[in-house]
Amino acid sequence: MNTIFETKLLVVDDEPGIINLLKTVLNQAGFAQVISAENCRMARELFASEKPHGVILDVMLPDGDGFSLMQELRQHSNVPMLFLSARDEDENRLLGLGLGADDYITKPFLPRELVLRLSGILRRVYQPLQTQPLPDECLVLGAVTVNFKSGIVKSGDGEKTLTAKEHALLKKLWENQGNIVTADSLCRSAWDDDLYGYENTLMVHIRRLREKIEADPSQPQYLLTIRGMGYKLAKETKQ
Amino acid sequence: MNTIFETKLLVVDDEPGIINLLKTVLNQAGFAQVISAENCRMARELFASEKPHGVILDVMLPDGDGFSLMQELRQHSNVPMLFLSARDEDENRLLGLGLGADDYITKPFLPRELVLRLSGILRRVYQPLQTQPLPDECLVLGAVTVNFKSGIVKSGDGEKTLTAKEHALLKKLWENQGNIVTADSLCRSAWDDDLYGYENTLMVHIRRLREKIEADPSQPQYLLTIRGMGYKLAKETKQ
DNA sequence: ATCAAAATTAAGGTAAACGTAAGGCCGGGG
DNA sequence: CCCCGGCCTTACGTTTACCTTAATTTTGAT
Repeated sequence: MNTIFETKLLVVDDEPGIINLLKTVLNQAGFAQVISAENCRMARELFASEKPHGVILDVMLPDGDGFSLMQELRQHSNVPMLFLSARDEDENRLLGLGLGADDYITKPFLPRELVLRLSGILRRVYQPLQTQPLPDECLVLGAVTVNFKSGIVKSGDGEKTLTAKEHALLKKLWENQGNIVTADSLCRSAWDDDLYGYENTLMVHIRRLREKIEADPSQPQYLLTIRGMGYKLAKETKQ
Repeated sequence: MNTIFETKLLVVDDEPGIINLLKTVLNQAGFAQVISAENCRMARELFASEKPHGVILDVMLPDGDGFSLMQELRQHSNVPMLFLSARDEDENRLLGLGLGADDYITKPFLPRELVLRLSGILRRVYQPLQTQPLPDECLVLGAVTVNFKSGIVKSGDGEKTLTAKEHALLKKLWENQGNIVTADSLCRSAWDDDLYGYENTLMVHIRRLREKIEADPSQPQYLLTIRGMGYKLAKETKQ
């Protein structure tokens, strides 16, 4: 996921160290704004005035406990809330989750894990299930796949990018997959003028294409030469 | 929360004891249908045919690992998935969550906690949050985040503001992230008239954009040139 | 009217992609 | 068996699409 939400998060904890750690970690991860409260009273006020998109709260607070606070906030809002606590007894976790917490993380915690868990929850809450983009249609040739939209050829040993000519030629072949395409036809789809001297130029480009899509360019499995006729992109053999 | 969804859940685990325990627990909790698979192959088949509303899977499976399976299923579906594992090493949790798991629960687990966590996730997924103002969607490129609404680019060393043209260009690229966008198409989305002299003007704006979003504008990591075709905003590489 | 910020124009530089040529291979027909 | 034509392969020279910087013009705010 490349896109995230620029969220305003309320952190409720009375340890300045934790507050600072969270601010650093969340800012680094791209969560823009972190506001903090060190007790229940401040948390209530900030929650009402700032309307944060999520809350992270400690279970033990100087003027009350996090459980009651969560219960109270939950009555007014359905935003993601998660507990951060040094107490990892079973009953506490069950109580916290039972009150509607989205997670219950025990201290000490891995900063990266907190970020992953939090962004997972935020994604679920703010990015509905339907909006997933459809994957691009790809050409699959054994162990390599070609994405024409991105121009990327993926294989076991990395990614390569197609050049303009390679892209045009392979696309033409793909559109006629399984059928023979004459050299002349290929040339007309990759070059706009009727320049001669093609014969060899085309071969060089075919060779370069083979270097990107074939395991062994000298023993082509997919981009085949049909002597005296042209080239053919073989269809995938069923399993 | 009193409401629960009548869901169809797929459990993937090779220990019959766990399967039975989960079936009992989940049925008791009101999750209507639990189907089970004991290996990756069965899981794939059942996932495709039954289209479950959620998946619980073990990390260690007889014919493969749960991580790969999750990665594969995630490409086709966005339903809730969570790991169940006897291995609670930090790296495994991070890996699992990084692959898009909604939770990572370690064995032995409290049945009630599993139910609470699962129903929390299902609630988030199938009961979207209507009443909350949505936070701004942001583009994340490594250490840099771009908020299109505010036009602000944040990085480690401060904030920069996008100009109108930069904003238009980056937005177009963002909308086609991962795909090649032709220079012509970019120009049409940033300029309304058919003015000529584009070629170079565009390049200068691309350069300025790179100065704001790239660590080293001369060695772009994200805003890439595809020679002879156009430009491409690379998708974040999933480590 | 004035000034700063943004957009555009211009011009020299560079390397990736392309084209060219030349020698080699290989199968088919004589 | 040999020869020939079609295709392969490699290296190398060239082109041109793109980069970069800086100067100039336009825009817009005050």
